[in-house]
Amino acid sequence: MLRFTDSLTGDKTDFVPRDPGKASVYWCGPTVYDLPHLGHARSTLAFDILVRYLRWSGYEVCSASNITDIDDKIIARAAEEDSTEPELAARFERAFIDQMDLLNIAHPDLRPRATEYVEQMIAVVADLVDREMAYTTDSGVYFAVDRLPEYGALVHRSPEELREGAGARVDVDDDKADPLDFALWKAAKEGEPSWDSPWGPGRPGWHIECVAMSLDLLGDGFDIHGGGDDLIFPHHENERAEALGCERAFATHWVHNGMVQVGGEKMSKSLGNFTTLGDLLEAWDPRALRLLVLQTHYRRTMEIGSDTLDQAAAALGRLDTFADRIGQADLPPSEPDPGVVERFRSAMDDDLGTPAAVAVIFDAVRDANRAIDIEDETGAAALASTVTTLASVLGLGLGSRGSSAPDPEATEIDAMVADRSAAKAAGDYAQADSIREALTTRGIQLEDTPAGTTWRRA
RNA sequence: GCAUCGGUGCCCGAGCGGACCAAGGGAACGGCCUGCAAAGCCGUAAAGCCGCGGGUUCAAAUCCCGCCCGGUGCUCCA
Repeated sequence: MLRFTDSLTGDKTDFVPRDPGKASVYWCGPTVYDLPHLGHARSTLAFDILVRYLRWSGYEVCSASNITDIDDKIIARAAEEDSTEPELAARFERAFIDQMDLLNIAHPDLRPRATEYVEQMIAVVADLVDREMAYTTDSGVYFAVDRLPEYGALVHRSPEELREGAGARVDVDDDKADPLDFALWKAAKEGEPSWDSPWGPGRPGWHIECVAMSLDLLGDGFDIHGGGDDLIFPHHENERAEALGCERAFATHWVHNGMVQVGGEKMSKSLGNFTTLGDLLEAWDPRALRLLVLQTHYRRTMEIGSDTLDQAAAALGRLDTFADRIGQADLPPSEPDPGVVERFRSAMDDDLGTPAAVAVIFDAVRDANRAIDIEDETGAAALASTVTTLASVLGLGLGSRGSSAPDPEATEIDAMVADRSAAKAAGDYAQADSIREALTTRGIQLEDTPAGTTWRRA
């Protein structure tokens, strides 16, 4: 039985989908006003893994994740760069998708943009106004928090407690009846993009888009809503308020991933400052980041730094070496080992226990290597099949650098390897070692096997 | 201040009342294999009284109380 820690209740609860056998998942995507950062990667990886696992478990999944392409930051940034909002948003959306692709993150089934959903947002706002859950002022339309006694359930705070902190970071808008109230619709200011509405020209407030899109695309009472845990308040709390204010069933499971820490100057200095995801992906195999994320539970705050990435890369190297080894071992086709698969499944079923699931894979790797060593082909084949299957469930493709492109220096290296083999056969180890040394300094690692010598880039 | 998540070996990091499992990964050391390596396998580490102090229990890293430390949130940040 699959279960998740639900941010609303704070408990692990069984996943009970609205429609048996199906799963509807929505998670908050980026506001595209800048390059993707490590936090985007972690969060998106977390939900990629969730969706992959749901599918593998047999659920028919519909996933949706938004692109917020209009908001204050986009407007400000476009003005700074003397660009336009659509151009800026399109550029950073492209960067986001490209880098997620590098991370082998599957595209969500639906990727709605906020600007394409203004009409639906206006409908939600109008509904809230009709129900007197919202009121209008000169500066826009606001949600009336005091009309919803449940407000604060997701952050686990009462409205009174929340009021104490309200306004701590931003000036309280005088138009608001209550400091907790938040904008559903913002009246247009000079020079800002705007849309017509029953309340005059303006643009949507922040939280309204996700409500309009998730309910529209996935339907009332959809299954899972997620995002980074920094979104719990105010974003998700307010989304929930809007949906409940319309008396529409919202998400039944709330799943939030923990934040990424980049341990201050230590890493950025020694590594020439990677603060963006792009910098990281230039220096490390994207799969190393995925593995690192997998080795930490999704709810926990994690540190991403050059040392932990190096460790993950080394672990990944072990998996790749293994994949290459089984590729050369010419094993008979085989089904995965049911016992190992079951251990993997129970790890994942328990709130997506990817660290334990990865441990199951590494255990299988060791067992498979041992089986190969003792020439137990049947056992090795089953375990090898298990490893590649389970790794792919987690979105990890294994095998020599994952690259299919032929090495440009292959011919030359092959020739040197052949020379060395000849020298070895002749007993001229000094010559053989000198060739090997030459290759090593070029980053080529040789491996002598009973079947001959192979090489790979270290 | 309030809310919330956490403090486990050299490093990362599982664990959610009870099994000689404190997982798995990285690093280190020893052994096997190898002409020597690499890869792989086997093993080891006075390496932690699982942040500190109490408590509950036949039994606690795991539950409760207090304290210390860190992350995040407290209006637009995944």
